[in-house]
Amino acid sequence: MLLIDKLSQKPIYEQIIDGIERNILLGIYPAGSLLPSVREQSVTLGINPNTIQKSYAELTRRGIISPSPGSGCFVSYDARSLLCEEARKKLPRLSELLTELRIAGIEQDEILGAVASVYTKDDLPRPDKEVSK
Amino acid sequence: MLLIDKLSQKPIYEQIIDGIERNILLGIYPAGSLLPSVREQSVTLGINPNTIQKSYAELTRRGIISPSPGSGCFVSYDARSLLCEEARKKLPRLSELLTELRIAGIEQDEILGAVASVYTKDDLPRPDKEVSK
DNA sequence: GCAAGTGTACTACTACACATAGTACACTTG
DNA sequence: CAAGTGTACTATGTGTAGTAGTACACTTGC
Repeated sequence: MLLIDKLSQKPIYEQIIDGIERNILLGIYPAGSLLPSVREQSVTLGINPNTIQKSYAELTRRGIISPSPGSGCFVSYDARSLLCEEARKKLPRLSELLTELRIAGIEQDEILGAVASVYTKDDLPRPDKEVSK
Repeated sequence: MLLIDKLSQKPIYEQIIDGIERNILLGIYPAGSLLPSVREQSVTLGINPNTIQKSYAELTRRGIISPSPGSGCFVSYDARSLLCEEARKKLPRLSELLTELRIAGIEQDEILGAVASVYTKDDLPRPDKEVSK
């Protein structure tokens, strides 16, 4: 079950993509597993089927999931490596944000504290087991 | 002179706001100084006057600049403190981004390297002098 | 005083993204 | 064969971004 905030500035279809990606990385949707169908998600989340379909189409285009007409959408076996690769491309944005914070006078120690805080949390499920079909 | 990328996904009026804020923080636009007029910016940047005006109106609303009809727009004397305050509100977004990167398997050391890299650069003008009118 | 330049406030229009609504078709499963 | 699946298509409504043009009040400088 994904959490969708209809009042967010972020488009619903992007929230759905982010939620599925996160669940894949956390192992909640293991490689090879079957995603809820477009129509099922539509009912569960109370969102128009076309919006769900847009999310699934984008994930399909990027190779994260593989549709099988008649059966449903399966999580690709290389979904996690694709997602890790994409995450790495966000590093420049991290640098931009850090530069902005530095110019505004925020000290390095405060940044290091935030980093330590995130990397100290251990409430993340550890998804190290691969799931075979 | 601001740099505007018309092909960016970021709205032009936001790019103008960001550029002016950055120049204020860097001391290029000191407190009390006069900004280029709406019409002048329009010609310089090749952008519609209404787009410039939208940026100036937003900066005025936030107290960053103070318009003086007939004279122009002046940088507020507490502009820098306002901007620093606003930058501090971006720290939660830093945590979100870091969480995303961690889930994707990026190690803490790599993050710390990026932080050090940004905070080591010394090509930033140091705007410690106040400019009196 | 007056012209020029300034900020500001409108209206109107185009273009695009987001989301919804409804329909239709091909495919696979049981 | 029926049900469920992904997919494609058109249409509509809403909101934002940007452009275009006009108008008004104010200040500055001659």
